[in-house]
Amino acid sequence: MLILANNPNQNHLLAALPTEEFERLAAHLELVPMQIGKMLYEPNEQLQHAYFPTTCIVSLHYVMESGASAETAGVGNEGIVGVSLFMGGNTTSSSAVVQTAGHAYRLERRLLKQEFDRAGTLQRLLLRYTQALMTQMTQTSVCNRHHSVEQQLCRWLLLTLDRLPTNELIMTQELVASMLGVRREGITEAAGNLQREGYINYRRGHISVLSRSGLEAHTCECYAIVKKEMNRLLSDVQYRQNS
Amino acid sequence: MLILANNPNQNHLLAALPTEEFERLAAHLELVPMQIGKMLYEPNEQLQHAYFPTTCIVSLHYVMESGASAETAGVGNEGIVGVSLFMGGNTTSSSAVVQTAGHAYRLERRLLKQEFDRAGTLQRLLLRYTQALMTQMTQTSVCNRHHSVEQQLCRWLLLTLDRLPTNELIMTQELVASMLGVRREGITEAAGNLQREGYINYRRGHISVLSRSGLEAHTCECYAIVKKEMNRLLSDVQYRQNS
DNA sequence: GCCATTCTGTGCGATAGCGCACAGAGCGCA
DNA sequence: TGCGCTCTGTGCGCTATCGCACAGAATGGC
Repeated sequence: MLILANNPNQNHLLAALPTEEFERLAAHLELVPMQIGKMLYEPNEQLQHAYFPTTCIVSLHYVMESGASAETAGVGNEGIVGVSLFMGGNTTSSSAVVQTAGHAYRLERRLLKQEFDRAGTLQRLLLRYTQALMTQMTQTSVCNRHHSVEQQLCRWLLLTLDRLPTNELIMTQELVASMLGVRREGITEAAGNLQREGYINYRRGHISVLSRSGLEAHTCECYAIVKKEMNRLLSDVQYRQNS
Repeated sequence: MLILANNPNQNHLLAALPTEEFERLAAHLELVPMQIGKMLYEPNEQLQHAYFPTTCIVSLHYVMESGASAETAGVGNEGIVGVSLFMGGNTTSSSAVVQTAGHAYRLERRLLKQEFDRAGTLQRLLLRYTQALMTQMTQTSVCNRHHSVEQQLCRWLLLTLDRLPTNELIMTQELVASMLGVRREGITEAAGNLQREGYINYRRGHISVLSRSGLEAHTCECYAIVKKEMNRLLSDVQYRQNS
């Protein structure tokens, strides 16, 4: 069995570029290791690079004056971190932090903007992806308002799992709590319930999902909406042959 | 004193277009009255028009299976309703409803897309505006998670007020509650407190703001963040002389 | 000017989630 | 192998918000 080396095509957006566009960017894509907790940008800080995750997951979240925080969306190999670079704002009020360690390819801001302005496939993909991101934000917002911690945990686990090759997350309950913006004890309780039901299994810093369907049955509608929109918006993507 | 007739320049985005771009669109802009409660589009419905509000306010909100709902962002004369038309998705999972009666100019979807694809000022404005919209969504999400009903009410009143020429909202508590996704009684209580403090005054279906600064002092940081980002992203806009 | 309708005020018990405190367990490192 | 740190489990009182029920007030239409 072949262990795949790092490859830009592990990122869906890059993989969907036509050869010509891809080759213009390829030489400038820089593979970077993403350690957990690394902050890609702070609020109102001029971004220097966009990141195309391959094996890592990045959390877009907002930290309040009080120190409390909440995730508004996650980005994995389906997307890009740094949409404000091509949307025109260059900065955002939220920050981006690595939630699951792995790798990403980064691209200098000027080059991204340049290629975006050619109004080719990359532009089309990035705009569609941004809309999918807005759907995620919408659902996070609604979910925060109306759903229980347990439902939100299920949603979050499923979304995270969809971005990973394994069924195991390296993640403490404390960290999950800060993503969802709830108490750590709330996660202990909710995770305990899910474990008792046999849907997950966890130990110190590791969460394994045993039954996706169990989680799907326990979560709210929000997960399905996000998933569906993500598929719809990025489904007509043609992948290059990457032989 | 002159009563201003309806005019596309009352919408900031339209007012910021250079003459050439504006004139290409002007003939196709259709003034439409917007009655309160009118649904501009339902979830997953193909949008036919984009709307540029002049005197109305439109609420983007999500209605859940249970019937519960929550606003994720509002759009007034600073923006456009229907960003998914140029972002590429054409539909969204949320709906758009008129929250304050007034007028808007609408533009056929094909024409909007056409002008957007010219990659001129309109494109730049729309993308920046969309980023501001994302900031609104982010703050709504965080606010839902961490702030009290009273703080959220203050935020919502201020944001709404900023889009109106008067200091009076035509709005029942029931309606405000459905925007914030809370109980009507919660609004009664919060509004009662604000009235007792002398910041607002209300009667059946009308809310007058007496002291902006009072509300600003009672609201959370979310209001200022949204306001600041909106200004930043749309501040370098040059308005045409509209003589 | 009256009536029906809609909106607002209030009270009540129920409950989800919070904040804090502390105990115990697991893991990594020496 | 053992120590110490970090993570997880649990208990307890507190608060904000919910859900429901109903009364009273305001308004618009006739």
